[in-house]
Amino acid sequence: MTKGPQFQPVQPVRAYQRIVEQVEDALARGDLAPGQRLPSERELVAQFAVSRSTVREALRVLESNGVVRSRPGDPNGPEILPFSQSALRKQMVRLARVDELTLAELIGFRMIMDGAAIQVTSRLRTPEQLADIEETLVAMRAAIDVDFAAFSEADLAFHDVIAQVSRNSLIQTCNEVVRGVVLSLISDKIAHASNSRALMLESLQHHAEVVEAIRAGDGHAAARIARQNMYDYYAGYVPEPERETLRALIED
Amino acid sequence: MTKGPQFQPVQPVRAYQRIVEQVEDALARGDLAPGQRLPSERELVAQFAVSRSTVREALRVLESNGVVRSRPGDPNGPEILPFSQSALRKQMVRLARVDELTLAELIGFRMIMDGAAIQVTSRLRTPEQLADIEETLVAMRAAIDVDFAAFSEADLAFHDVIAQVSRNSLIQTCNEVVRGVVLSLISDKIAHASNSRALMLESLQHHAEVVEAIRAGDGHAAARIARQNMYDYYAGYVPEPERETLRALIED
DNA sequence: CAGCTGTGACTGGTCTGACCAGTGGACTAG
DNA sequence: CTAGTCCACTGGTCAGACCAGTCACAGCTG
Repeated sequence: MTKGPQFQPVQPVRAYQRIVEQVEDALARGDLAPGQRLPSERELVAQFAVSRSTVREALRVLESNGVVRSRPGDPNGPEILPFSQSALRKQMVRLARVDELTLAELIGFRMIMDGAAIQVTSRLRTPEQLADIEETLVAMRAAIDVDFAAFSEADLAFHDVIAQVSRNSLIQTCNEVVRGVVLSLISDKIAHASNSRALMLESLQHHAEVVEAIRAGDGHAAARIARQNMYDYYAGYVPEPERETLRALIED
Repeated sequence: MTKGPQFQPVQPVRAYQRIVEQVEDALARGDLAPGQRLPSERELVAQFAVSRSTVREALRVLESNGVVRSRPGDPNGPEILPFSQSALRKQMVRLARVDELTLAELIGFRMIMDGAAIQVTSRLRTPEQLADIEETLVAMRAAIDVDFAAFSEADLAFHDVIAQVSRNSLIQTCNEVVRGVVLSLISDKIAHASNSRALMLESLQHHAEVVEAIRAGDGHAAARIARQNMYDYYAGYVPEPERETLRALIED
């Protein structure tokens, strides 16, 4: 077996791709910053020396990736967007929807993420942040008397604050995405359950316990309680064989 | 203040967007599966009753999202791709490149994911799976004598087996993606470090410790060791102020 | 002078129709 | 039955056109 040069398979590079690359590179280099504007499509046609179709295909890709936004009639041209994690979120939702994730996997993931976020929070939180967290708890209590949607929103706020204090936006994004997917799978069952109010009260109690552990600064305990609570809350919807993997996440 | 109906701001829906939605919905419903083909562009023009430009813009978006792939001349039409985390990774790399994600966030995420996967693994692993894990450890040891790329690949295999045993493909995917991003950020520094071999040996030692804890079945200890090791391995690349959040992840 | 209004030069969204270089299956010659 | 040729059709790109919407500004009104 002769060892020749390592040739790579080469696929044709489309013109619109090179436009996308140029824009992304300019953005990475800092030549382009959020808030700035791209030239109009017709101007880009001249600069890139391609047809408008090609420019537009490139813009559609950039737009789909959350890099720019085009608005019809805007004389300033397409806008460079601030980097958000919306695109990342989109991919994760797609992953969750298409790649047939089981409920157990999603809930296990949440147990991990939320537990870790709470652990970090209980160690790094300032008194002000603790107050913020307790405030969301109050909001949750109040929302019980409205409806499940309101309660769910307050619950989201709670976990958002936690994730924010943990200073890790990746945790925040993942948590948010997975939470959304989980809810879309079972929120109906909860909202229409006859004991919906009881479930909300139970959840509230669980959150209060977590906050108590956070206040005490015991990260290990806070994480354990959070995972245990989430298990108690969701395990009923998970088929028995798969619960094992969730139980393995609960500290002894 | 009168309480009228809650009107939402409405923005125009572009034709190409509705095509994207239709395809993605069909995919989510299962009407379209990976490996299947989309009709040709000209056929889609007829089905959607729009122009080819519009169809093509939709295809570019789908292609950019990793949903389909078009090849010129292919009489079978665009191919529906199996989901891969490549699109997810692309988004993460983009976020990381513009410092929307700090290295600390990425490494913290890895510490969480990997720790959890190892915890589950140490509790659920069968003897055969333990053997598999130990086998990857042997491969890592052997790869040290090749080069850093080989070692990195063997390391990937190790964490892959772990994630697989943990029976959570979400962990697996996230781990893989984040690992890739982290490596793309600092692998150069490691590969070209004068003590590259020493770093690999240290990493190997760390992995061996983890495997030992897995063999003992002590999930808590295994997770703690894994996080500690990852901290030791990467913390040097993280600015001091941000290390605090990583330390908060290490059990006391 | 301030404020409103109408206008027109733009914008992006879509369409039509055309050409080209490739691909791959069918068809033919051996 | 195989090997080679060929052509219908693919996606990639281009040029030019029309439309509805937006925004800046000139000009009118008070």
